[in-house]
Amino acid sequence: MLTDVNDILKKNQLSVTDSRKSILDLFIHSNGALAHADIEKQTGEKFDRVTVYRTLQVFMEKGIIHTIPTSDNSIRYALCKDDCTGGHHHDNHVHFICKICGLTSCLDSVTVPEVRLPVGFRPLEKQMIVTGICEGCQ
Amino acid sequence: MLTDVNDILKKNQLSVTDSRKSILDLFIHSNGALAHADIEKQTGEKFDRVTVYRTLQVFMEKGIIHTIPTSDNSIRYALCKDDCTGGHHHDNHVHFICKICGLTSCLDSVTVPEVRLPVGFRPLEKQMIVTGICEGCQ
DNA sequence: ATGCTAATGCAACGAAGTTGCAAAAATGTG
DNA sequence: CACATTTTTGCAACTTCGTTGCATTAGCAT
Ligand SMILES: [Mn+2]
Ligand SMILES: [Mn+2]
Ligand SMILES: [Zn+2]
Ligand SMILES: [Zn+2]
Repeated sequence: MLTDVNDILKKNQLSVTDSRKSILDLFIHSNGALAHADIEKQTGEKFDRVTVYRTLQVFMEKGIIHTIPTSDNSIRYALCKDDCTGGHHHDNHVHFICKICGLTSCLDSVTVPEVRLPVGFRPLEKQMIVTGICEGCQ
Repeated sequence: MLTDVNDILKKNQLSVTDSRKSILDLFIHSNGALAHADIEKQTGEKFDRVTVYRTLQVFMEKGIIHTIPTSDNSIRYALCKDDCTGGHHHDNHVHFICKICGLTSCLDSVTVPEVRLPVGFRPLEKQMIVTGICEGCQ
């Protein structure tokens, strides 16, 4: 897995800019998923809000990051595995959100289980979010 | 299951007002889950935005409705089963979102399956959202 | 019917997200 | 490296969404 931000950006045919390098670096060295606000803060408000929005959008399109929906309507973003490419994400892992500290983790080792749906419903993608208490907050 | 709006409101110790009656009625006679905007439109903009927000909030607190998180950051609301009371919801069913028409359904007959989490993660609630194509859109 | 309590509507505000456009930075070619 | 071309950025303006305080109105119990 590539960990050098320059290589990742080039591999995805993106020009290498300060904002993209900083934000991607943030994802790589971050423990859990990041909300938009986290990114603004953790980059020291060095970049415009709009730039952060556009960077996240471009990373999404290239399959570099994926979103995690939360019940409080605040989307978190996390790195994809290597095999996610533009448009098609293959992250079928469970997500965990800690009720205490808010840490949002990709449980890469836990795959979303299959379910049988009633007739008439054709499933395409499935997502599972578990809330509870994380290791650090026990 | 109570279907008369007056009875439901009284059972939950809520005063019976026009907005609460209309909005609750909307939920009872609606096929899928409703977004905030749907409610504003479908009540003919008869009530103030703020009233809709407060009504949904109060219905949530009383366990009359529950939320369904979506990846596009737009919360949907749907009726709870009878045994959901203030603070404690028991809707552990799968939710289905149609990619074509957007219909969001509570699959009351499909329970969210169990998963084994890595050590350190203590689960409290779990949620599963399946996206795909609904009966009407096949 | 009357008084008390709770809910509503309005206005104002703040946060979040989008768009157009000019300035600045990145890329590739000689 | 210098240059022209393309892409990205930052700013300003704007829209949408959600929240709060307060005066008015409606619901409820006596
Ligand atoms: Mn993930
Ligand atoms: Mn439901
Ligand atoms: Zn925690
Ligand atoms: Zn459909």
